[in-house]
Amino acid sequence: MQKTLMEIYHKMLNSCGPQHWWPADEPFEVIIGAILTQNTNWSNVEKAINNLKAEKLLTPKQLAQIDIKKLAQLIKPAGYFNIKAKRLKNFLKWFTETYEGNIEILLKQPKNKLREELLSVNGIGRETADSIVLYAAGQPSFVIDTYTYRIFARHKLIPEETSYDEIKTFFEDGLPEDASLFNEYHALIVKIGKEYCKKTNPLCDGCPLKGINNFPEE
DNA sequence: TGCCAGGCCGGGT
DNA sequence: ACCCGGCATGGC
Repeated sequence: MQKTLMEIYHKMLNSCGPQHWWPADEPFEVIIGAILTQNTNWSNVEKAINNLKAEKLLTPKQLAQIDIKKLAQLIKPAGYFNIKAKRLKNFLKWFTETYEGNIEILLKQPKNKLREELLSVNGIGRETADSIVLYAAGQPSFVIDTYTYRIFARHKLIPEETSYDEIKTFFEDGLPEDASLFNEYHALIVKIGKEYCKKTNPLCDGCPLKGINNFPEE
């Protein structure tokens, strides 16, 4: 099993090259981006992030203080702007009260504790929490998203009916516990997903994973 | 034009 | 415990 997951990894890496995730300047920006990108195209998130940067608001202190209505307007390009403004505020309130807005202390927490704490914030679910643990804190928590499910289910490497945590365990049990590996693995899955495994395109034309585990069938 | 994008929550069964 | 509607912009 371990061999198979590593084989898939090398196929993707050889075909696509390293992805250099997360596309952000600093850990705090990763956290904000992780919330903004929920069910949203990354190019839209970039516009929202740039709006915040232009106003010099991309700091824990500034974001904790800004009026929520103004925040919503600034992040508008990312979609769901009202609910996401609330989610950002929920995180900032918790982060300020619990860690005094100290990002180093936050990210130094043991990964399981960090994950549980993040999940306690309304608006941060499993994928967002795992993304923060992996890409902001640099700790090995494998991130599952719709592409992960779609690609591996189509290749029948996981059952059609599988929970988030079951897929996460599948990867974490089958790979060495290495944050750099988890980082690149998930980024490559997203790259392959966008390129070859969209919802409405089951053909796999040109996909480097075509043919693993007899998919697609002729 | 309609569908999709790096989810998550809350209410109803 | 599941299931489903709501949230919303921008790109192709």
